[in-house]
Amino acid sequence: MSHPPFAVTVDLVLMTIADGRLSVLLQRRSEEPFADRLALPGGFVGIEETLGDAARRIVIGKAGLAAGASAWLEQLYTFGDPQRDPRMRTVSVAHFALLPHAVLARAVLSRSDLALVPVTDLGEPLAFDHATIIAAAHERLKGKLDYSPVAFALLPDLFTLRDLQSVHEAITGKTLNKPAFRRRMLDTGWIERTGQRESDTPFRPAELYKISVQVADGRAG
Amino acid sequence: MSHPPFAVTVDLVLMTIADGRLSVLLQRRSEEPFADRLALPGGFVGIEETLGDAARRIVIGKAGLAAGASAWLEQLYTFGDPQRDPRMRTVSVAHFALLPHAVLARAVLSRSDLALVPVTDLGEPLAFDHATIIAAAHERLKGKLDYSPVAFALLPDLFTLRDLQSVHEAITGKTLNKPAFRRRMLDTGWIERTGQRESDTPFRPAELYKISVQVADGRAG
DNA sequence: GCAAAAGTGTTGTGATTACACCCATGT
DNA sequence: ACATGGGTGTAATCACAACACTTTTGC
Repeated sequence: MSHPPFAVTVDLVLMTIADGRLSVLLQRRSEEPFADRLALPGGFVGIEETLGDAARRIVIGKAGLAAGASAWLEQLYTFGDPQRDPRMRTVSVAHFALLPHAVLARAVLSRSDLALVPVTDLGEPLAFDHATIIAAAHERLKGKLDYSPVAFALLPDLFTLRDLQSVHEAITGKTLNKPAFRRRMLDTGWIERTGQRESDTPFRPAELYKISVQVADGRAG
Repeated sequence: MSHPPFAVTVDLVLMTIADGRLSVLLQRRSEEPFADRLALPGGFVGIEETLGDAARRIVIGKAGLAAGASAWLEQLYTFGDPQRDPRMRTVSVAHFALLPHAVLARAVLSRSDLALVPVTDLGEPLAFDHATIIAAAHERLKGKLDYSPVAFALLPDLFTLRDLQSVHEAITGKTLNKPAFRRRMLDTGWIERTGQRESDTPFRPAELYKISVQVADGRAG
């Protein structure tokens, strides 16, 4: 058993905010094992490919994301239980990715095997250990929310402070105090005023903000 | 390239406090590649073995730890760059483990190829990408220190508050205020008084504390 | 009694929250 | 003018740290 052969895959927890809830992109399987079950998008790692490149390839393929477009992408955890795939010994390096709703909504509309499902209410059993992976991704996201500019990956380039607060509330499941949240965000230095305002509101339009340059530069490409 | 074969290994960042510094157990390699370089202990994952079991096997083998003894063991990150091992395509699931100094000191004395080296001053280039892995382990440990009872794994069953403070200072590299640290620790509920006191001190002996049961139960076996 | 370190009480400061209020816009 | 949500000021609370002090032990 000096070095037994393994298959190495990446699985992706592609998340966004849909209808005010943190949701994950799932794909209905057409083949055994777990035919007809929902599963995370994923694939085998190429023999000359880094783990991160494999993950980016899946994001681009499934989300229809342009190759240069930015998203938050981060390695999550590696799942390697001998029983997790009945076909062969597979080690899956799970990643999580965050995208604005518009990008994933387009992908779901264009392909009938894709669905956006709230992470706290998956609705049915998933294939493999994918429910466990999603729970781990949600935990990690909650943990990073306060000390990392991770939430902005779920918003378009321009957003209001109310939008940002809704994202935080969707991820944590807690309602937040408006003035406190506003000041906390402004104090981080992560966002900048643009002077622009939203339009088509039946009431006073909120100011639009954008991510500060130094924060945007730190995001995964 | 449907599912190319990979070798899957675990590498272990086995850490302890030695001479007041956070240190890592390294092994001098006798074979190519990187012959004569220091490297992390590690090994191939068995075909019927979980990743955690493989990591525990390495800890027991290298640290001479009794199979039932407790240690902190946690998956860290997976390194899979195609160039990281010149022999073959290898994916390494890095783990970090924490042990009391007495355990690792015994291992180092019994085997001439092992060494305990301060993590912030490795002293020489390491094999593979192991210096990167150690840096990641140190970062993770620093990040968990305040919200997780991780530091107790580096101490014997009974310890003084001064011992605990020294551990925190060794990990973070910062000196801490004694009364503030003491109260912060007592407020966490992680530790309990024992009523016992240290002996053989040339001055007033400090009280010995132990980990609360519910915290100890949560530790990895 | 002295030295050395253990352990505690008190105060001050900064961060965060809660609440109340004012402001700007569309109808 | 009014309804609606955007945005701001003020006060209270909490966590944490700094400092000074008292206590206990060995010599």
